[in-house]
Amino acid sequence: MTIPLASQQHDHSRCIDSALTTAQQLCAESGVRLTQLREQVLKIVWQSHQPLGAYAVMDVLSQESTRRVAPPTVYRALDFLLEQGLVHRVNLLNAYIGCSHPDEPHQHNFLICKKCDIAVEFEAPKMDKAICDSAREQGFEISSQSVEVLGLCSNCAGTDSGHA
Amino acid sequence: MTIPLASQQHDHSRCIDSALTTAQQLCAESGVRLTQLREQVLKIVWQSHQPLGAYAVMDVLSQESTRRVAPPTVYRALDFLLEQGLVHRVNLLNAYIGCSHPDEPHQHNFLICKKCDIAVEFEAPKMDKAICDSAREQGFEISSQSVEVLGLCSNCAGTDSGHA
DNA sequence: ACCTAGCTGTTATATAATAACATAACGCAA
DNA sequence: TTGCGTTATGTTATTATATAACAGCTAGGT
Repeated sequence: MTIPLASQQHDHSRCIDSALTTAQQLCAESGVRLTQLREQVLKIVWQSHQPLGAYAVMDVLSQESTRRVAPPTVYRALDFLLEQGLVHRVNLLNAYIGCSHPDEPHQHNFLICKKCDIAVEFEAPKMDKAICDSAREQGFEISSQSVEVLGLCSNCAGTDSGHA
Repeated sequence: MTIPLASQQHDHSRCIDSALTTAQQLCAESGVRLTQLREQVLKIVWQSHQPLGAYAVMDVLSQESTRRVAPPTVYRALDFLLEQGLVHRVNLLNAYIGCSHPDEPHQHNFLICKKCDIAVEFEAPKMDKAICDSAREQGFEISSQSVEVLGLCSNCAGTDSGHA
């Protein structure tokens, strides 16, 4: 069994730093502008391994900026980050989370703990293949997929009170 | 290749009738009440193979009822139907769709066409197994899963204009 | 310096969902 | 059949999520 980093005690500032550095590189390569605002939003989203709602991002942004921030500001930044593959939108929660490996193409697959709210990206080639096969079988042409699994992470499953 | 019924020309009134009959049976077996309102909502959700938003359901309901219908009325009926497994909620769209086989236990797996909006449930045992394996590998205890694949159905993939 | 494209600000509103409380209907038992 | 408790529905208000439409700003190229 391999416990994901996100569920362990770890120096999270490294996660943030790494995410920002990678984002800067990728944006430079793609010739798109990672503006101050966008970087700030990315940093906020990365404050934890728990998906954050757009309005929560907005609140943090408001606090950091002293000036009032309106929804479109946040959504535009999030849309940009989504397009660049730097964040994911967790549909199950209407919330946003930093992408763990934006530098390599991959799917949208998450294990979401309903107790501690941590969401972990995972890879499963066999699963991807099974999805592709099923789709092809029906003549369906995939453009994106999203696997969201709700349950209890290894930390929370161990403890007795397995309720949200 | 097997094109799903939902994507073919078909007598849709049969889908509706069948869904209602099955729902009545299942509710009778479970000892829960499929009231007139709940049945009406189920019927509305089944009007097409496209997921329908709660407010769209509400609008139809309002028109059918002459009296004004408020959100909680719709959401309560939908919640009931969700609990009974008679409808699914498509997270990707915040929308609701009738369940194709509420009589047998199954996962939440959909192929969603971004052009014609039709959503088709699919089964893929290998996929389910791969998800279980991945979860177990990380010590994650699954309580529910949702696979939502966006793309083009066989009808729409054929046509040139593959955009929404 | 000017122009343009893209980014951000601002106001208003659409869409999705729930809280809290009031009323109605149903089903059982005395 | 009357009364009572449970469940379902009605009603009002509010919270959460997201977008439309337009105004103004700013960075970079010429």
